[in-house]
Amino acid sequence: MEERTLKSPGHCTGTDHDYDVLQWDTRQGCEVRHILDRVADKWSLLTIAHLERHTLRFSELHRNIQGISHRMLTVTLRQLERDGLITRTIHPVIPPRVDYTLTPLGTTLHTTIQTLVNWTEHHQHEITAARTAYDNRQHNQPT
Amino acid sequence: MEERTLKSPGHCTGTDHDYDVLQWDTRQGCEVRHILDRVADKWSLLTIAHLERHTLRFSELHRNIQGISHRMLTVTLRQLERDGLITRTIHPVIPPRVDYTLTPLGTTLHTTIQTLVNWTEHHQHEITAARTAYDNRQHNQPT
DNA sequence: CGGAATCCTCGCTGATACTG
DNA sequence: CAGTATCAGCGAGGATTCCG
Repeated sequence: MEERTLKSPGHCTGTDHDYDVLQWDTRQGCEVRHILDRVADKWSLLTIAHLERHTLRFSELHRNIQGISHRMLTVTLRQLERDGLITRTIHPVIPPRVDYTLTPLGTTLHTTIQTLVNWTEHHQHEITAARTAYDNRQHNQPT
Repeated sequence: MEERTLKSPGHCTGTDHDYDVLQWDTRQGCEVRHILDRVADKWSLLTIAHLERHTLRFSELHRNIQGISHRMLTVTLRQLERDGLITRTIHPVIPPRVDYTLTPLGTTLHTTIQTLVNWTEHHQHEITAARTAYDNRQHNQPT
């Protein structure tokens, strides 16, 4: 049973929406963690991006999101589908055809993500600079 | 040399801020990926949250972010420091004392993250519902 | 073509022990 | 107290193969 793969590894019983990042060690805010994990996942993000305004079939996604393995595309699509972020439409034809679309929810997520992307775009140079500075500092005591 | 741990596993030469999530397989937008990785990391996020408006020393963070190992706290702090998100201040006293603070950049990141957290908070029920629905659907053809 | 199951690697992380 | 280094265990993810 691969079913387990989709499920969260732990607890997360809390249905309260009493978010407090400071207590992620408890089960509060646990949802946030998982959403974040989904969103921050390379393939999830890429998939959502590609489905933005498009309906694509498995093979098209596989072709477009180059670098993704057959397996990971399947897994990713499953996760996103389970979370209600994308819709999976099976066309009962003989060469099987399955279409994937972003749900309204998925679209809003994409929009939200954009905020983070914008932040990054806006500050990438600062970060790059910080890294360079840090690295140079470290390189002073090698060997 | 543990130094490698901090560095990115791959390329990321692009300094252009021409973000196109659709081509993360190239080096464009690669930065976004890394920021996202940092941000989505359980401990990074927790650390940033705890440093929000506070200056804390290593032991305090270790105490507060309960569940984090000595090692991971060190690693996390290093990464965040390298990216210029936190500041590390060493007090040359005999029982060593090191303080960590969020940099202005780190603060803005924290704010941005909040957007995502808000989205999650706002849609968690939809997601939970979607998951439940999905899971029930699957449970119908067991064995 | 879309997907599921199996195998196998390898990077992340925690535990532990040692410096300054 | 703060930090580094080493080792071991676990699990995510890639490749491959078979099914519908």
